[in-house]
Amino acid sequence: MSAERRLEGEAGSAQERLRDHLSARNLRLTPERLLVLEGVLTREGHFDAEELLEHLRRSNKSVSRATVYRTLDHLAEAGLVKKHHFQEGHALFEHVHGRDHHDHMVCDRCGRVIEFVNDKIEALQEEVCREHDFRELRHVHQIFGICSACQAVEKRAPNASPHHSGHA
Amino acid sequence: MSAERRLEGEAGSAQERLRDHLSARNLRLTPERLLVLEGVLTREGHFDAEELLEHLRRSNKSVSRATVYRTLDHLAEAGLVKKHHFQEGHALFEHVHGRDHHDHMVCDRCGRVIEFVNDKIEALQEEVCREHDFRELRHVHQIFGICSACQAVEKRAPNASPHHSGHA
DNA sequence: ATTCCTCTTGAGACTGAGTCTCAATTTCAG
DNA sequence: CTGAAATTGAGACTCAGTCTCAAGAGGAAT
Repeated sequence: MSAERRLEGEAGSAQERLRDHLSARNLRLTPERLLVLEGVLTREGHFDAEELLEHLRRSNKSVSRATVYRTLDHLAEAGLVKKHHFQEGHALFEHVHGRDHHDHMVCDRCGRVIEFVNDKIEALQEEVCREHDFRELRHVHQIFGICSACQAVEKRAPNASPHHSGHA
Repeated sequence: MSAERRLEGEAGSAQERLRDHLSARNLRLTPERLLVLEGVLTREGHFDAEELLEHLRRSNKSVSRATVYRTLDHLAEAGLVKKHHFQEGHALFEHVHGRDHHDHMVCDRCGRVIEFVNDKIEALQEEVCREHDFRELRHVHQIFGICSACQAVEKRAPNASPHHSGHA
């Protein structure tokens, strides 16, 4: 129940934020855009646009592919979601409204995404920017490799990677 | 002349390294793969696959698109090049053979790429991986923002950014 | 309510990077 | 020289994402 209420609260202020963002650009908060926002807020973790589209269709809240993509871009501009390019040819989104900043480790085998925060790294990063008189607007810090679960699998079956399709 | 010799030297050992990588997998160091390697080593900075393909065609060292892509992947696996996904739908490569590891700051205004290294960040990163029992294979650390030159320009002409096409 | 202007939508055509297929060719080992 | 295995290139294909454009709202002014 408290999770529900929290979600409602988030949805409320996320909606406000989206409305503000749109109206500042003479754009409208339409029913379709609200459906997309709602869909986004109920996703957990990282999801892609097609997955969201499919989810909306299954929930009888169908919105066209074009609208989903367009709205996701608005949401990203409004700072409600982040768009990641972990693998090539496949953007992943996560909603970040009301969430703290974090970076990512991504497993090359299974695609699992692990979030991490390290204040010292953040601080050093700022230092690097100061040294170069560079004004940071955002950063991407991703570590790619093999997660512990996949390492375990490899140990069990040493002639590994049935799906080692040789990319990234 | 010394630059030339250096390049030859690099090319030599890069070739060795590629041969080793390939032969360890029962693959062959073919003339086509050598052409791609040569093309890669003579590129400066960051380039994409199509650019390399075009360059090879113009130099009468034509190699098929498929071979270029396939070979770039081999080179990446052999640790001779790095594949970046700065923007979506567009991989960029840089050759890293004989170069030290570095990360990037990218100016949103002028596209300038500044390389940086920070050992403390690297160490902390390793620590994060250890904490999560994650085996790092590579990482991406990019800081996006405004370089000092562009900050100066902005100060002079405050109603800035003619090409602010609003994506990542 | 009506009008008008602008924004929005959806269907589907389109794009472009990258991959796959497969027959023909090359390479290497014996 | 021969056969097995790897390699190549042409072009078909895939797939995420974008674009187009006609039809459908929203809402401000009348």
